[in-house]
Amino acid sequence: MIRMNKLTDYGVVLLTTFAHEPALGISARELSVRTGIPQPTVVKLLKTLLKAGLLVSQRGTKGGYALSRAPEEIPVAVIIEALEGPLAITECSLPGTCAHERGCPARPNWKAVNDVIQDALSRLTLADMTRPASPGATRTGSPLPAVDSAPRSIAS
Amino acid sequence: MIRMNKLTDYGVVLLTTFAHEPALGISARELSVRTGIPQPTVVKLLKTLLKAGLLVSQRGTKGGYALSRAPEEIPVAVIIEALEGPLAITECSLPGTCAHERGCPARPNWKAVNDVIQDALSRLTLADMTRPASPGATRTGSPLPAVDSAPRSIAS
DNA sequence: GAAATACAGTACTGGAGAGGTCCTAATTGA
DNA sequence: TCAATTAGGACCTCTCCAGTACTGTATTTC
Repeated sequence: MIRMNKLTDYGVVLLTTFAHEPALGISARELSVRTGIPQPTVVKLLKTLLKAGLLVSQRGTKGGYALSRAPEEIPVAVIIEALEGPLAITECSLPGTCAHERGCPARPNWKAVNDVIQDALSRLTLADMTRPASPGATRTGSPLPAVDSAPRSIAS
Repeated sequence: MIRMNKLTDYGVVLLTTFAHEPALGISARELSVRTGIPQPTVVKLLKTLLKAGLLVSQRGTKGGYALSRAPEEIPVAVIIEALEGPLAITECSLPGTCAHERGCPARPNWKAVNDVIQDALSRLTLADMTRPASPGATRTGSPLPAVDSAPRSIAS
């Protein structure tokens, strides 16, 4: 499957928790309680997200974490890249990593697929992820094409 | 990263080799020679693709494998699903696999992202993957958005 | 019919990396 | 000063991918 790490999934869950709670200063322990994710894992994820600039932190007794920007300003693509590195469906996107480059005619089209995914994830924001159920309402209109009809106008 | 297995990448390379050579009966050994992929791995992949119905096989001295359908009839989504299982960007697409379902508001939107990817991969066919460089020409018009600035001569 | 060739199926192994833990500073409020 | 919390590592463990090996079955050729 094209799957992402469980940690990335957890990371999104954490960020959506922040998005629901705009107040500054949620501690790692409280996040663990709310999400059910083990605290050491929460701590690890928060450090990663902090380093990526998605969170701000406050040390000390009343310390904690909070979003560095509004949820509307954080694309899902940025979140995933922060947690997993560059978005790529296959490794041969980077030159030299594929031993079969010589006879591989599939490469440019893999890149095309990558771009579609990148585009979809760039237009979906954390705010969209926190909305309960309707995938239609987003800030820029309709960032995700209606799936039932052919969304062949994914302008980039 | 959102990445797929190396074996899936290999599988696509094998299938594109078939697509270039419509003649029936390419042996595993010959495929190994042509693609540079180790023969045992080739054999393993061919068995998987055969079981998925993407290939037909012929035993015996002059035996070998061939595509069961025309390359235009094989969506990339089917290939990937054959090699890796159901297309899903995260595991919680299947109910019961996520321990945090209760407090996870991100789920419906993950599904939306999944659908976009699924859709993109469903409209790209094996025939499209075999085309040398221009991602514009496809059988149903323009299934993938023009990656106009993309094919900057990755040929090696 | 026998031998050679190639597919069919299963089981096994090594290694990389994800997932998770632990420990020791540094910082802040009471 | 003490407790609570983040900062930043090093480290461990276990899963699963990737590759290998072996035995059996089918088909062609001589």
